[in-house]
Amino acid sequence: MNEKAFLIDVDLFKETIRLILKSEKGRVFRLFDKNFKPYFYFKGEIENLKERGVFEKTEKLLGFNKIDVWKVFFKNPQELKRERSFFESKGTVFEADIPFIYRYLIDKKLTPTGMVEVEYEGNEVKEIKTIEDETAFNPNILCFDIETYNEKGTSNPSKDPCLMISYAGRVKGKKIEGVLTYKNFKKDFVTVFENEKQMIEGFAELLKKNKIDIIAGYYSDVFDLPYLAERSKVLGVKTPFGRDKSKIKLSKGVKKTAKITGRVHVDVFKVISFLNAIGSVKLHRLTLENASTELVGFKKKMIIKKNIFELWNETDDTLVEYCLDDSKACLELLDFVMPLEVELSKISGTLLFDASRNAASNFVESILMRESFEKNTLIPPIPKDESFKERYSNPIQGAFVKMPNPGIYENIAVLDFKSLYPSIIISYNIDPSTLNLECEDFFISPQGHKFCKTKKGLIPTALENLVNARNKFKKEMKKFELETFEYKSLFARQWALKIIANAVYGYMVYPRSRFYCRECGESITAIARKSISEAMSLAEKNGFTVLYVDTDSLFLKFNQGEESKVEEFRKLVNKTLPEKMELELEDFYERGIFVSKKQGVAGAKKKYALINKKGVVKIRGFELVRRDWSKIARETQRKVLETLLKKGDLNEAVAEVKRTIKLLKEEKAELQDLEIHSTITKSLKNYEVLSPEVSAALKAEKKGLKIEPGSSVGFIITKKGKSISEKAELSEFAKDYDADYYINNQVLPAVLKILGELGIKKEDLLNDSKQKTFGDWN
DNA sequence: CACTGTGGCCGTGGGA
DNA sequence: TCCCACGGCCACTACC
Repeated sequence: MNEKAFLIDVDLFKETIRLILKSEKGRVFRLFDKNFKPYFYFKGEIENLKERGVFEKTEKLLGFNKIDVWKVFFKNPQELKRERSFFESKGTVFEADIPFIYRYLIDKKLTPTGMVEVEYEGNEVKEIKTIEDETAFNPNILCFDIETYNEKGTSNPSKDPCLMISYAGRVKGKKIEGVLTYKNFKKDFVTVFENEKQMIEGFAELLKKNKIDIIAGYYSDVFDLPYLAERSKVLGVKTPFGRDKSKIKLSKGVKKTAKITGRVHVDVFKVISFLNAIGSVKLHRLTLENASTELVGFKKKMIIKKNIFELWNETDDTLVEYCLDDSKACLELLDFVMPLEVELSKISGTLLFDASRNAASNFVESILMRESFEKNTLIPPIPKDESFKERYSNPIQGAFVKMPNPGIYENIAVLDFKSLYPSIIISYNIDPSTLNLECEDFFISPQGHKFCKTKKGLIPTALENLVNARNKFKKEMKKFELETFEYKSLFARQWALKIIANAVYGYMVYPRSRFYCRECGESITAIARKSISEAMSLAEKNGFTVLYVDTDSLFLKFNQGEESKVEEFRKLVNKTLPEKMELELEDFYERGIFVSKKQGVAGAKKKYALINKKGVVKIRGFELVRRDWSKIARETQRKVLETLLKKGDLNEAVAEVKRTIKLLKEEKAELQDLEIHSTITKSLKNYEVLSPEVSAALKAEKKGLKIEPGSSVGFIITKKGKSISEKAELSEFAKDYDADYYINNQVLPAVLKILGELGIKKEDLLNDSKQKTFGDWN
């Protein structure tokens, strides 16, 4: 049989490679590749080699040097692992630390979610190869969400039932959605089962009936699937979630994941937090509510979560509607990230399950491993603990930063070096293998490291491929309208390529990297520092005030109406740079606030806020969004920042703070705005220190409330007591509040983080007498 | 291996 | 006994 199909997933079944494939017509089938055996390379001599396994003599490259090695095959991954240390004692072992599934994907040049042509007999693969095909991967997808009984605060899966399971997805392009439960809700999207057990079985049947390829949830690695797994165990649910007879597989350890055999489980929360961490999206909070409103404009129904058990006991439909909305929100977000994840998976050759949980460095690693295989070069090992520690404790000198003079400024131009580190790596051929290589022509970095110019390194080659591919897609993308399928898929491709290209430098200096190169990293940052400092001097020579410089960005103050001079300056800088390097205009800003964090030992932190001509605000560094701060402190800080940005008026910002202080003093503040949230992580008696939240919780227990480890408490600092802990009471028991505490320990520290740097003193804010005016900052 | 960072508050111990 | 400095504890997310 010969067939074209999408490669959905690869896993191990009894030590054999198993492929999950989906034909163009939608038939899902499994194949095994029994002929593929694990191996490593070995340089050295051993007596009675033949008894140790199957050997092949072969030639590989170590950097640019050819070496003869043995390729040693094993029956299965376990045997390889067992034999490894023996071989290590007799010589050098290479590529023994590559996971078997990835060994397979690399050697067969397969890209997950891509199209393959496979020849097979029965369920055995004879031959398989990737083929170029533009047919879109169109999996059956389903997002789900569960609600659980939470009378005790937090739900405990061994006791508290799962109340309902909602789903929203697309099967063969058609929308499906609904809620499974076992209480008689009358909504037409609800399916009512006899009991919880049958509901969970019903959900498993739903996955099967709809042939779900991708199942997604929000925080489902940590909450929903582990919860369902535990409930299934407690209730004796037999129906499998997987495409074989298997149950949900939970990984142990710190990074929790949940696997369902034959389907790809995506935890959308993990994807969103990854995008937020690398700066691709900018979210203050990563709640499903915030992410869906901010990223896809979906406003979901809201309830107070701790009241879920009460809503369950009521008769109206609030809870089922809420539950369904969570799945719909998850689906919107999945649609937003899925094209990107598919591309990341394809480009890097990582399984979609892994791609959606990877850090950026994992993508780079995978690409460099594939590039090594392509070039017949040996893949470097994951570093041993000692070398990790050595690398870790010996960090390289970082970027150039010129701290700003704190203040409010007008007319700010922000200029960035386009992809600074990637362009340096490519321009100067920076790579562990070109470093100190015997070579005719070389480049010497400011640090004195020599890089060969004539023999192209593995990393610059791979990186240039990424950059070129991205430029091509970006160009092509412009031919299509914004909402078209073509535009969206090209956008996702270039986005994925950008993410990976930007992570290459980080991977070279990441202590656990296979391709770690200290000299390379040092040289890259040194060249970057040189480029940005030269641009800075040139800016000063051209009459601009350089407000702030960080890594690859310049913040210049220009004269009102002289935007064109900035443009002239930019062109001037670009003339001095190598071809691949370029200074770009990020934006012109009407006003900006800079706050210099104290010039401590460990690197200064970016702290600024800008507003452009369209009124779009860009804030970096001083957001106070932690929930262990009261709302009144957060809100006042936000208002101060907004007033400063929009009006540029320090006096008005001060007046804003004074209004809040007055409100607090007159005891007119709402208690809910004063609530501080915190989590009780362990049993109350195990605390060594009586912190405010613990003290409040203990008092509440005396009044008969039970506070279990893991529950979140809201407390208020009241008048009664001496220390802050004594004054703390859970919100439900608080009758008044300590105005001094909220003024001195909440509002003032929050606003002084900004105003303090602009010369405002605590006394200026506390003083209610006639306001003195504060100077103009320009 | 890893919340490898930051900052508030408690609790202790020394000095006045 | 009070005050202050300092060391150390603890939480910070997100799901219900």
